[in-house]
Amino acid sequence: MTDHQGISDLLQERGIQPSAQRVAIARHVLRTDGHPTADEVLAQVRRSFPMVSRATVYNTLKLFVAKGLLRTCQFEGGVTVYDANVGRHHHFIDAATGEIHDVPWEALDVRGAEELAGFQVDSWMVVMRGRRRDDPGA
Amino acid sequence: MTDHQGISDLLQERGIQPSAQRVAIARHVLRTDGHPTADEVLAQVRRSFPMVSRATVYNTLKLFVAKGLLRTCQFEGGVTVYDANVGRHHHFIDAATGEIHDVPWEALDVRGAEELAGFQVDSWMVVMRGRRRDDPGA
DNA sequence: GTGATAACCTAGACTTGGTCCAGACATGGA
DNA sequence: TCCATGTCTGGACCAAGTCTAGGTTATCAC
Ligand SMILES: [Mn+2]
Ligand SMILES: [Mn+2]
Ligand SMILES: [Zn+2]
Ligand SMILES: [Zn+2]
Repeated sequence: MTDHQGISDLLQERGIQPSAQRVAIARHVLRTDGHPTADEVLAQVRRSFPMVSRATVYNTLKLFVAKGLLRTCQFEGGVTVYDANVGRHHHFIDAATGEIHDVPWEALDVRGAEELAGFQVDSWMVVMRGRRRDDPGA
Repeated sequence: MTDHQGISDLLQERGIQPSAQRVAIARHVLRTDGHPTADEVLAQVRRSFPMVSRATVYNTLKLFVAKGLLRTCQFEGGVTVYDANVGRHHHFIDAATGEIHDVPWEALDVRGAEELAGFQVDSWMVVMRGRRRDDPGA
């Protein structure tokens, strides 16, 4: 799924013309479990594809979102981040580093969201803040 | 609490010099249950105080946040909104209008956030998206 | 009251994340 | 091969937010 041919096929399945730029961007943004900003993706992609333009990165990320390969999130700093994890999940934000970590949907139990009076709730997410614990086993 | 004298006293209690500009800003941002942006506050305040500068509004909102009178939130559009409700609560975002509505803390039951493996969770909030239901009683 | 000092405010320049556009380049079908 | 369409590029542009230099206002000592 992360090799050049596999990425190209994946884009085509979603009706996206697999241009060289789009494949290069997809390689960086679809294979990470991080939450990079557009400019971080641009910097990363330029290391192997220096001529790519900023407009193309922004346009391509938008296209991937429209085609369901990515989603966007906004937590703090007024910056949009891209998330390759498009399934339901929650987020933990490390207040010390600003890092965003995914939290599995099953790790939490949210009750009452569906039957909220006055609102038709289509989706929800828990956003947690705190500090990552030093992993004692690592 | 919303008249000029009351606002002035409130600011002084928090160690904030109650200048005319600060009182005018406080009147608009502390008495609403909406979630206005800084530029919305600026526009609103200017109707009764035309000479107030953008820098003063931004600085004053930051000061109010530092003093615990306001909090900031970022949901979408890469814009910071200010929330006079500084207690624990959740948020519902109307996908059609972009409006942000407060949801009382007790309306939802979230379990598992405190004992999340690997993270020390200090706070959390549920962010819901959907549409506001037409209120049939109104 | 007068003057010194600190606090506060203003206008506008600046930064930055993001969009838009006009022209260049690539692709694919007739 | 030619044309139509799709894609990409660089740079101008926009909008939210910050910074700064200088002016105004409040506070306090005398
Ligand atoms: Mn950047
Ligand atoms: Mn911005
Ligand atoms: Zn995520
Ligand atoms: Zn709120």
